[in-house]
Amino acid sequence: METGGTSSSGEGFLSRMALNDNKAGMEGLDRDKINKIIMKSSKGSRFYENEMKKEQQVNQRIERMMLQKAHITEQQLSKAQTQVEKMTFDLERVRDLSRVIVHVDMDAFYAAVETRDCPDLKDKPMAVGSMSMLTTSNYHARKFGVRAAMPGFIAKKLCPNLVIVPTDFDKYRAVSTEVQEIFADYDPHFLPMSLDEAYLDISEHLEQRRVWPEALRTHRLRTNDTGTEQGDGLQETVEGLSPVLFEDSPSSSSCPFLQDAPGGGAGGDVMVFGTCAEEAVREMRFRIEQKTSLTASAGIAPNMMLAKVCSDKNKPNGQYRLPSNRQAVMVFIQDLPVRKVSGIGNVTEKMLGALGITSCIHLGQEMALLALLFSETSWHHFLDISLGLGSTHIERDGERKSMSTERTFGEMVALEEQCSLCRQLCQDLAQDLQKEALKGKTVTLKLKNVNFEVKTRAWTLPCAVATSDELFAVAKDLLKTEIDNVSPQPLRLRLMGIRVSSFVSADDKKPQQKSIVGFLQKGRTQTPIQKNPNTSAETHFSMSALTASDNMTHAPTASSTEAHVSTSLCWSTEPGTDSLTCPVCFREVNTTDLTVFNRHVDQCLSGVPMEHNIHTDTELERGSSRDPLSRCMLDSLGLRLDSSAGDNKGLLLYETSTTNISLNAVALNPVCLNTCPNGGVSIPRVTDPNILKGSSQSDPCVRPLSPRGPRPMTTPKVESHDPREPTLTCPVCQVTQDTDNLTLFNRHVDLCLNQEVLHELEGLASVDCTTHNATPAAHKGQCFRDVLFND
DNA sequence: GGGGGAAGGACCA
DNA sequence: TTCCTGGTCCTTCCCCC
Repeated sequence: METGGTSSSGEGFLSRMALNDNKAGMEGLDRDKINKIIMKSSKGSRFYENEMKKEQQVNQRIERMMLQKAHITEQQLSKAQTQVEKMTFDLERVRDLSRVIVHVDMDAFYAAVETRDCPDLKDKPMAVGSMSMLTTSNYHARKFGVRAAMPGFIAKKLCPNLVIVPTDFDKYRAVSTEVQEIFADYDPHFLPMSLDEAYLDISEHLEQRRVWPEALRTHRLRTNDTGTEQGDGLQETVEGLSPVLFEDSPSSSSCPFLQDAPGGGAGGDVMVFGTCAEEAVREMRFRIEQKTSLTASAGIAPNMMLAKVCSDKNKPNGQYRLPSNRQAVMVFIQDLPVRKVSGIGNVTEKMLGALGITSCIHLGQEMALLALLFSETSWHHFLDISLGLGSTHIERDGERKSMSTERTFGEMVALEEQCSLCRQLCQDLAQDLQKEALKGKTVTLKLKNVNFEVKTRAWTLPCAVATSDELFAVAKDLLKTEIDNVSPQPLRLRLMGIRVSSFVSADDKKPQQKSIVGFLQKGRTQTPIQKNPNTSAETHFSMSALTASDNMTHAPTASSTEAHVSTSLCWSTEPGTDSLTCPVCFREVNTTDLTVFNRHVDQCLSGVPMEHNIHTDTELERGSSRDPLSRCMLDSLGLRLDSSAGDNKGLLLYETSTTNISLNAVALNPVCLNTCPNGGVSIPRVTDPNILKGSSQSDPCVRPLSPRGPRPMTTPKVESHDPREPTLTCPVCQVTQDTDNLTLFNRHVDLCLNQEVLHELEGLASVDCTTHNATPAAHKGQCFRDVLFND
């Protein structure tokens, strides 16, 4: 490929941005002309600058590799050669040529569907996508250098008459389903790679097909308009079926099936196909065309790697069979450019190119060198390619590894917007996870800034999560950390994404769901809450547990730690009890069935709305809801007790030491723990142990909830006032207070601000920083961060 | 030193 | 004026056991 090399022209030409004509229908283009237009359109853009940076990184990688190569001794090389030979021998011994693997690829799929549905597009250069990005182009457009993965605005410069049609995935999915129904007739275990591509192992089908009567291999033609059989002018009718995407299809300009179908295929209104692999595949493609009016190309080979290459050989609307014998495979591989092999992309091609390796035969020749320069995984892959080996076993339904959603947008700077987008993405992802009943332990935030630099930040929880709130609890912290990192500059984003991975399997789910006691108590035996009042008194909400996960080796932010609590909670039980007490509402649930009980706990947790007022009836009832201590603490935090509420709507978490009791965290919504505004309150220890109800007073593992320490006071204090003025006006609520006592007044401001904080936590609305001295915008941002993330 | 997590990147359709 | 999305796998680095 000419794209190899670094800066090939005096204009600072970027090879990675040059036309990639490694696609059917793009042979013999005026690359120089096309590349000039691409460069002119791109140069100077942020995208271009970033590509340049990436290109430099690749070049540095190549330089390091070449340096490494220069130090390789003859002895090392010969040792590696021995290793390669042994490996080759082993691989040859188990080479499997028995399977017949087919790779089917629909031709210019999205474009073909659109052309079929809008015949006006037939003779026009068209592409599917948007001005930002094209997903595919038809063959007329490819002649101008327009291809998939090219931004529409550049495509328009290459081909001003290009028609860009927006994508309609529902439509493509429907067509894909039709096609896949046909695949299933040849291999019920076929492997779809995308909407337009699949691998099939037709070995079994061919076995059966050998003895099939002709009737089973006979297919009727249908007319284009009515879908009924037609009896005259077979050629004419079929010609009318295909969308005209290809002027010079390798197979035929009209219908390949009529020309060379054995058995006198064109016998009127039916087509008869033979029993061999080529015939079976031809039949499959014929049926696809009859059913969808779209064409497909196919490759037939002894393994998946070769089948994939073969399907590209006679594209579009063609097929190619590679005979199942070693010699044929080796001849085929010899001149195959490495870039044609799936898995070798732009970077690998360039690195190999630097070593003088451009085709697969070179791979084999330089294998000892490659074994010394590349990782084991890489050179084993190269060795496979050089021997024409690939997977002969089509594995379907492999376990999904991750699920994600991401969105690209125009520059986004506002924290409010970023936060609300983050929440939206979490909601979307939670829905997707729910559809597949998946829960994962790792949540990853992906950010791309306006300079196209991509960052990913991941956090792994001890238990799997799936709900929107759980995801958001983690994601917002990761986002917060990134915002802090660039502060006081804003994060200028163009993409945000959320991914969940490390899924727990069905078997893993049970042990994952530790009892709340087991979860909250580090290193202790799980203790179920039972009906027995003596044992129920053992309930612990140990602060230590909030940071106690053994798995937590890193703790980037306080709230990441809090997110540990956002995992699904469940309870354990012991034989012999007939009811269990819910750790959230503290009501007895008349069941010993853990599934039923845990559903109750889940509902208790998930049904809790974010509220200003903490309804603490049960929690404090059990501990000290009527107790002056808790009232005092809550008052100090500006939280109101609402004892009229029947349900427990909040969770207070105490931290204790030998001298103090601190209320550090409040879970307005228990899946979203928050450190208390202003860092919580701390008071001297009281002697009544009931207040803390079994909290881990002597637990040596007690640690502050937040590794960053308590939240600093952000309340604006009024330092002085005009003594002639008997009143003061609160800077938060703007209400005049009937006092001139500064202590009392500041207490009011505290309370007021805490209400504001809670309000912000709920509604993500902006804060009116009327009390700050700096510019409103700057303080709004700062205040908003404080509010959102309890900084 | 091995295992596992985090971060980044290559590659694919 | 404008360069996607969703997924897998691999590599490198780092920490912990």
